[in-house]
Amino acid sequence: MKVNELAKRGGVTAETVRHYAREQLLAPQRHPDNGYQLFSDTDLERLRFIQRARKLGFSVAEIRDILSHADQGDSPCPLVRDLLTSRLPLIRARIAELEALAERMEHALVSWQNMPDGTPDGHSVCRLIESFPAPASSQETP
Amino acid sequence: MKVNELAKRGGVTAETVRHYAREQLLAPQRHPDNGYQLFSDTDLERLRFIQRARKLGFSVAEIRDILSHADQGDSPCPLVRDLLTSRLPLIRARIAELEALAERMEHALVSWQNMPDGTPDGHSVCRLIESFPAPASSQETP
DNA sequence: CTTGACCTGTGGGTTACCCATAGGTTTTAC
DNA sequence: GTAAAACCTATGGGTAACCCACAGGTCAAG
Repeated sequence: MKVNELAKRGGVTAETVRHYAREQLLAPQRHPDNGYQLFSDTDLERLRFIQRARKLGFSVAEIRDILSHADQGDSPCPLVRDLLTSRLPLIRARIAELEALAERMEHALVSWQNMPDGTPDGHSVCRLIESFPAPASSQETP
Repeated sequence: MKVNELAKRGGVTAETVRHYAREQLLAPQRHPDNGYQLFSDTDLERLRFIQRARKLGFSVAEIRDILSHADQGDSPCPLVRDLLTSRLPLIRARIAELEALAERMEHALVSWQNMPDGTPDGHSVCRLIESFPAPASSQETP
């Protein structure tokens, strides 16, 4: 089957299929005449495997590693366990970070309800934002 | 002051300062002889403003808008309120997404505790991952 | 006067794709 | 039989907010 058919059967876009092929997660054969990528049913299974792994938070690079282990006959399962175990605390930390952000945002909105907007005057850009504590030294990601 | 001094006083890296200057959030003067960027105390205040805004989840592009409003004498406060109000539900959604991911990961690890690793055999890459529900696809094999 | 610390701009990398383009191929319709 | 529609290809650029390497200019101190 060609790119579009695999994409439809796998429930992804054709671009995603091409992306996985570029990234070596799929290794389709090539039609000798026109160079089209030809996928097998095994590739479809592989694509569904990739979908499951993505849903468990594995990156494309990690899935490439997992698949190449398997392709060489080695069980990727220990790798899979390790990756998940080490990633979970990072996810938890990210959640905590975002919850702190949401709280800052809510606190801001509440405490701004009684504040006038004010016009910038060279000393103040926006009293709303300026009324908030300055970060000490660290960064944040939204 | 030059890049490094502003960066130290603001608690960010020199690269971040240069980034903000490239992105028009800071508009330093230039030393006529050597082209070095020269920052004033106002730029330091501006940098601290940026830090606060980043901590509230505003993007660099949004902060550029906020600052340019203020630079033109318009109050950016309504914009600021709107941005925060519309972003908050997205953050909440992201948190829910990550919590669902964390739950999938934890569930996976728990249910894998009694599963053997298994060797890949052409039909199975990794039974661990394969034991998980596939994401919805447009069509299953009939 | 030579280190070493600092400055400059440019260009590439990060993630997992999406999109535009230009051009070749296959399928469908008339 | 052919023309249009639909699909294929590779390439390169975009996303967010920086980080890093590099080559080369500038400057304070020993």
